Amino acid sequence: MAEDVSRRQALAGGSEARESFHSVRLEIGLSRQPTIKDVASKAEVSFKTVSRVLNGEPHVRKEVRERVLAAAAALDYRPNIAARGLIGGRSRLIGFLYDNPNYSYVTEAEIGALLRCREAGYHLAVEPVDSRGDVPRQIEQIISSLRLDGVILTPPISDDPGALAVLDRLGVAHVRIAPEAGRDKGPCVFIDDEAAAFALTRHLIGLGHSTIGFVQGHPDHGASHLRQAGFERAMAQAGLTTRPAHMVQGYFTFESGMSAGRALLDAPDRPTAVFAANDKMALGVMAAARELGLSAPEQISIAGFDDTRAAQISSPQLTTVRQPVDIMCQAAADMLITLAANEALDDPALQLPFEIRARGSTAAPAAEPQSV
Amino acid sequence: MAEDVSRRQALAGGSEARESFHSVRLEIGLSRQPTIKDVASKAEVSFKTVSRVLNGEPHVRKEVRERVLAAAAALDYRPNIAARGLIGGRSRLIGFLYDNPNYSYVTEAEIGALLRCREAGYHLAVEPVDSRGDVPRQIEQIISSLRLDGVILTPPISDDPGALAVLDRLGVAHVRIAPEAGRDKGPCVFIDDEAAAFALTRHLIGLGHSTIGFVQGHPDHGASHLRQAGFERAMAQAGLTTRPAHMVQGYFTFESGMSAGRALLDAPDRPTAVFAANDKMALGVMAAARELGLSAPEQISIAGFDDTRAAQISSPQLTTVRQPVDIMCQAAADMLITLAANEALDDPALQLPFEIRARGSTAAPAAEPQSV
DNA sequence: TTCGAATCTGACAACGTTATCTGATCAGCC
DNA sequence: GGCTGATCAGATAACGTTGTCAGATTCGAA
Repeated sequence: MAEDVSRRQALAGGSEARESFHSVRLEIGLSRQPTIKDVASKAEVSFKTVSRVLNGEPHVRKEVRERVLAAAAALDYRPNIAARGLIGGRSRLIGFLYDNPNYSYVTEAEIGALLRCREAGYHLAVEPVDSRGDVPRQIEQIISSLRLDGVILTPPISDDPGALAVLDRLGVAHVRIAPEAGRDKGPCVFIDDEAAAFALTRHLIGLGHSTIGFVQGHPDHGASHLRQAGFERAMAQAGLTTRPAHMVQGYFTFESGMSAGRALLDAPDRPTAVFAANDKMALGVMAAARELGLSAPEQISIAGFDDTRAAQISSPQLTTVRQPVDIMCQAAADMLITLAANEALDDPALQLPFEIRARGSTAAPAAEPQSV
Repeated sequence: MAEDVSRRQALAGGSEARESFHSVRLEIGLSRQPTIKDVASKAEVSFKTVSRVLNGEPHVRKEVRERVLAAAAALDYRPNIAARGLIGGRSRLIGFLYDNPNYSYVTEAEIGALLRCREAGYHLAVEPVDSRGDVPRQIEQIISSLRLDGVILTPPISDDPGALAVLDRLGVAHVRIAPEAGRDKGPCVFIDDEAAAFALTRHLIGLGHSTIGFVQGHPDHGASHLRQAGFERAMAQAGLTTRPAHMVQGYFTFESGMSAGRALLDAPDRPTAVFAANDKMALGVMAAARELGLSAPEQISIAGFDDTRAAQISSPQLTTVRQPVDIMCQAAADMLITLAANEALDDPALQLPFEIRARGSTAAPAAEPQSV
């Protein structure tokens, strides 16, 4: 076959040969990607006109526009993202920056962002950032090598001042997910963590609990402090006191929740309920309870925060706060795409609603006050 | 400020104005990305020489090479990936294709691939593919819009014939993770699912179980069949029979595991152990057991497959098979990067070792035969 | 020295797209 | 019918890099 083609070239002369060679390739359906010029010659217009049509620019007659569109569809043309990125500076890539992949919301967050990106013809480059290292430097490397149009920052990077500074300096659009502070300083998406923790604590109090333990989240995450504040406000409002021994530091991991659970539950004055600042730690508390022979919810009520998948498949299922991480990141991607098109945002600080999910891990405390 | 600049341009003449404007920008340290030409002028060589140095090409004097390297480092130069992709066809992007983001291995897999990519200066574009839709078309869209250098296919896409066909047609390198068949037909990474299931079943038999239920995996996943085959071989080898009622269809989800668990355990002749083809279903079985008032491992032993994070944080912890998904994908990324450099692979079909993780969810059956 | 070969360096084209400018067409108006 | 402005289309130049080829330099040997 290659022989056949070269013979044709030898027979015909000069550019005519090239032309015919070219159309042969197209006829054969060679897997070369069609370019904008292929579309142009098929539609019998200049390639610039094709570009105009494809980018929705004005000043193209309806008839020509339709001819171009038909040609593009027939050739199954798709623009070369590299060439676009080279000229326009827009890469149509959005970065998804996260720190610890074990944070359970990461998968859900990623999916939300992914869906929205795909709808808009964007793609997602997932990039881990080690928040113990030099965050600004890592971010600068990622940005400058991929020329990202924008980045989504997940906790705890969303509260890293260096990260925000470098993004501002580079002029890269960014949306923060669930930042603790500075919600007026640039686009972000969040739920009201304080109010959510308040509501969940009210739920526990409403069940009849008065001695409630709290497992604090990772101190680097802004949400940790907000959740604790909500818990404390609900307790104070109900006239309940929180003993210092019932506030235990955790780090958003299962293991930290487990040791916190041991500390809280393996003591003479143990609480009748424990509220952990995320689901993983709540499951850790549950494991500790099981280890100590306490069954939930009969002897100990346990509540978490986030409503991750793990909360739904534990036994008993975990009472928790639903944080719509996927929708939050979908909104974040949306905002970035809007910004990339140089349009203004309706609302740069978007607050989404949470929901209390009361499940099997919480119940009224045992009628008899526990004596240990 | 814009006014100021235009005034300068108006005062000076033509290209000279442009030049001075340019150097002003550099002096100010504007955040424009340095290009290869900036490096060239700083090192006082042509930009082509810089390109040569940066790509490790020969024919550059050591002294010049060092000068260029120093200039590049001083300017913190990083090449524009779009321009590179445009000319070379190489995008330095690797696609990570998966179907259902709920498959628990996805996160782990992604991290493995990510780590290796970053080391090699590559990036990862994560792309979901709906395997109920037109898989080849979706893949073609992703490839042609991003010009990926290669793709990693996770189950069940790794067994989709259409996916492989389109990748071959487009000439895009691909590595399959855990394919069922065709391990000689192109690069892939896998563990011996059959042997692993065999070993885990032996473990259960070794504990004293003789009536063992099995929850089958999603029929579209090749691994499902291999795992079942391993289970059946171990049973047959031990002279044990498997009742049809003890083989239940599942779909790799928690819910399917739960209903399978109900079917298996809520019957007069229930097995003393259940082996589910993945961890999620095993946790579903565990939830069903709890629902029925059966405690694991005292009254029912439960085992899974994959050793996902959820297996480690359940109570009791799940006995399972460790499949090193992260390392598998790391290897896959490695293979793709090797292929992108036009080098040959040492071993296109890479088999990695598995490990049995015996944990709290399995134990010897109750001494007295269970009477229900 | 002088020549040839090896080594090094640079000018220029190319990749596929968008942006800018300039030219062509056409309708409406005097 | 000629002028004006609006609308449309195309030619050409970027974007930042790598590939090609030709020119310059160096070095060793005659």
